[in-house]
Amino acid sequence: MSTIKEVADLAGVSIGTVSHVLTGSLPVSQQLRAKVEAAIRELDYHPNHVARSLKTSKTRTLGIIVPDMTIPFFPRIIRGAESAARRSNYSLVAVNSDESGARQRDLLSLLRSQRVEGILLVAGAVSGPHDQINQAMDSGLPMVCVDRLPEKLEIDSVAVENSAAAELGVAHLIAMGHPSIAIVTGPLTLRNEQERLQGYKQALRKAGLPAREEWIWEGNFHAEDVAAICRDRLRDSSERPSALFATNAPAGLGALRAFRDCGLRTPQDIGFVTFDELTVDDLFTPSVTTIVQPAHEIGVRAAEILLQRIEEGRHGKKEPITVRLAATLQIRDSSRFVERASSAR
Amino acid sequence: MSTIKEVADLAGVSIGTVSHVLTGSLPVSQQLRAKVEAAIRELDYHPNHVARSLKTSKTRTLGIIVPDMTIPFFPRIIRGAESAARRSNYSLVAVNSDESGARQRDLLSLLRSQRVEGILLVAGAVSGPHDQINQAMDSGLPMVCVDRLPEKLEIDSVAVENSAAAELGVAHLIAMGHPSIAIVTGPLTLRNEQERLQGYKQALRKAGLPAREEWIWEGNFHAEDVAAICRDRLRDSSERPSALFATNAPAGLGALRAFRDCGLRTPQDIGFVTFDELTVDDLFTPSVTTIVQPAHEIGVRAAEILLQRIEEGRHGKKEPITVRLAATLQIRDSSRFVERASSAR
DNA sequence: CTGTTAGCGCATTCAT
DNA sequence: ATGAATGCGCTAACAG
Repeated sequence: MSTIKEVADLAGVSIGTVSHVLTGSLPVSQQLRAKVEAAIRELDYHPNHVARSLKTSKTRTLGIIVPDMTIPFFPRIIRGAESAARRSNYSLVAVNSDESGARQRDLLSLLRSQRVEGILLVAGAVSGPHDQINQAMDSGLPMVCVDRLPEKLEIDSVAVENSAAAELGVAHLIAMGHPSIAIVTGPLTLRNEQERLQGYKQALRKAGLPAREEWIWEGNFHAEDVAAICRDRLRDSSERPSALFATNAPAGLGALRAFRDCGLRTPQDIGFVTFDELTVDDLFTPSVTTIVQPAHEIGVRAAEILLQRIEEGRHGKKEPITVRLAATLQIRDSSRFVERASSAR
Repeated sequence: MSTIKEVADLAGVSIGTVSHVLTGSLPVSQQLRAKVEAAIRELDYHPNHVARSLKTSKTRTLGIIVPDMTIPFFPRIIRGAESAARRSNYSLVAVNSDESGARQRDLLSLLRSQRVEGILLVAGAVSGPHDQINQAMDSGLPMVCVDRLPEKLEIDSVAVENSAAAELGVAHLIAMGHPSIAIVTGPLTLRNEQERLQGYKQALRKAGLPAREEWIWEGNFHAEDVAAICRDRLRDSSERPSALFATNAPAGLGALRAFRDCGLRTPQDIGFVTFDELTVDDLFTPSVTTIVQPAHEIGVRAAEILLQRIEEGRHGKKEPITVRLAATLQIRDSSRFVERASSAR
């Protein structure tokens, strides 16, 4: 790899001049500029960002930690954040925490060592104290929580309006005449999942329906586990709800697998609405009614807030910025109205 | 952010000693080590990788360029590469080229400026000369092509055994009694797609079936475009093939949408096999027979080769390493045997 | 074992 | 408008 010095030598100028044409920090005459540019091409010179960063103590890099980017929701967030970052000439490095608290700690530490200028965090499904997060914040590193919101943490955040979104889905099922609606969730240690559960209860309350404890099924983010839970609960036809609401994509997948395994058809045997799109929901037969989150937009907004905080520097640190975006309900077949023998109400 | 000097001062030792406990390059007495570690914790010190990299001219970072990580196939590759990298204490930065040649050039350039030590490249669907790639290689930067293989380029590569995989799928359709099988591909400028087409032809040839030009439908990587193409071709029932083979995930999605729009059911009206899993193929009703690529493994192997090349340094550069992994056929409903009125054979 | 020091490549004063 | 010199934080070579 050639250095700025080699470029300067080849162009017959000083390294200062090369630096000026590179960064545009000072005007350079047409003549020298042309020579320098020729030398750069000749040598296939690529400015060393490492050295530049050391000098300027700016890396123009953002980090984003997601639990697992093979879950389709996260890449969409990442791409949103990436494009917002690129607009401001930043790059984005994305890493996976595997839902592991330890790994998340290591990654936070790694990103700090790499001197990213800000971090977008989709927190893993861990509870407990957020020492690591607080430390990072205390050090003045801007950080924005995305989607998953750690409890009791004064921090900027961008997420969907969870409660309202869940309410939307459940109200729809109620409107379709379902008298008994169960909910299958992810880990209730996560605030999102709690809020979605709240939305579910809210919808029932508004409709004057009882919220029965035995219809709240706490699951996790593993489709197979959720499938097992649902199979277990759905087996007994006498105590089966008329519809099921899933609060996240893996849970939704698990529920669908359970339906298949139990020989249940939607919407005839059981109504179904799920959070998060599976990217191909429209192709399922029957197609799946889904609460669609604006994932790309979430990424964009989060990155924009982060960049704003970076620009502000250490002064602007007043109130946390809290953005809540609306989800939309994509109504498809799985929640269609079906004439029912009047069930227990 | 505190520096090594502050740690040294607080611990009452020299900065050299701190460096030694950090890197383990030289032994340090229990006493001083303890003091240093205390100071590190006290200051929440995070070694500056930027400075370290500048000094050692090693970033311990790999880059991977994919066309679009919202396509489920790519995150799986990335995670494979990430875990292989991590085993060797490297980090991985993943970026999207959007299938754009210009963007791919910029990213290659950016990664070089960031001094990544090696690059995994899933080339965009661009033809033309590979100046940029060659330049990077010439500069001594190790590079491994993944999945998409640029033509006429002597370079390490990891991909699936495309021809054999396609042959597997088509032979299966033939075995299920399909007399007339169409194929819908991505851009045939890509070697993969060509090879898959070859496999299709090979399977027909071995079965003594004719390869008819009008049953080779060249598409692209946009599901909607492919859907339009398929709708167009499938409309006329007299000239409709008895089965369709799709060579990539977006094409497969497009085909499924076209089936839906044309009111065709699989496997009764048309047999169907597609390349790449959609992550939820098993949930479709009917479920979709799929050629499953070992995406994670592809990522792992590619990263391992890259790391090996990095270790070799500039000497080892002999033959390109070419890894071709086998795909497997996941037989599901969409290709099930169906009694047919004998069609034109 | 521990301390001192040179220099990685660059942006940026400060002179000129 | 251009060039010379300084130092960002760290590792590694060397001296003690």
